[in-house]
Amino acid sequence: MIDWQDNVRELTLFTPKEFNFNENLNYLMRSSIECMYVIKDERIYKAISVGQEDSIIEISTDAENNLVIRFLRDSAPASKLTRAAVANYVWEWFDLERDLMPFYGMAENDSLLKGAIVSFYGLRIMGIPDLFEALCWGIIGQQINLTFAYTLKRRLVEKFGRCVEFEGESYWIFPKPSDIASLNVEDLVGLRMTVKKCEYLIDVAKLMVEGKLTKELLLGTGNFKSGEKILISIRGIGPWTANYVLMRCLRFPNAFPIDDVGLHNAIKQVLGMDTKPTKKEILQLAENWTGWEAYATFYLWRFLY
DNA sequence: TGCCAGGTAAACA
DNA sequence: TGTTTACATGGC
Repeated sequence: MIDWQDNVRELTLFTPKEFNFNENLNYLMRSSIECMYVIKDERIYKAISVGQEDSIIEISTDAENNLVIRFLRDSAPASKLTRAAVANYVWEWFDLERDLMPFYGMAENDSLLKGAIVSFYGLRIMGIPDLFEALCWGIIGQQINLTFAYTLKRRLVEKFGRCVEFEGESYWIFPKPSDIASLNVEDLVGLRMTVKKCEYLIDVAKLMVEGKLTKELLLGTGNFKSGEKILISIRGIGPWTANYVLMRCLRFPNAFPIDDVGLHNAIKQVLGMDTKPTKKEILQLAENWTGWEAYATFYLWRFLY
């Protein structure tokens, strides 16, 4: 349950003890060409669209380590509905609902993770609360390096998303499924991703426009396996993308993108191996992660950037 | 320069 | 069920 205080122009999200804003900022700052938010002086700036209302928010921390959200730009205060939606968005984005104590309890006895939880204490899985954005990011990121993935995302957003200007800075709102569903492959190939990926993005957008793919459907009864099955049945979404989305958007802590090459490289680095681990070796190493595979993966990724 | 990149579908054994 | 290959482009 979201724990927050609404002061109209300013919202406070009360954070758990196992939360370190700077660790999360470090993750958010890993790319200099990220287009979905701006970070300046240890504060996050981002445009969020709720219904017809676009808000530009600033996220910082107070003396008690809580998150403070301020609404910039607007002359009139944001509506009550928007304030609640923004509070929910940020709550989800930082995964503040999660109790990390069991994860830390498990990880301190795990050879791979015990260093990670000391180095990155208070880090949470920074999410992608918007399902369409999460799916696009997953599909775009398949089989290309991360820097190029950020370039492709930026091209997609700048061509089909919406821009909100404020004090000389551009804030981008990710395209909605309806912005992409009516496109043809020819409209997307100019971004320089594979024809297949263009098809996948359009197909996913269509599914969402038709209401056949929603967060509610994937959350189901909280059953991870059913969500995974639904996602994998969609062309262009394999085990990696499905688990990636279940991890970053649906917030299943047991989602496990085991095919992730970044995870492989992180394990190789932490253990000082000469070659990347095999799937079998990873499964052995992950034996005790049950229920926390997503957090284990996310913490290990941090060694790479 | 050549290998690799936060994989997947489709073809084939 | 398991293995191989094309995909497209760019980063380093």
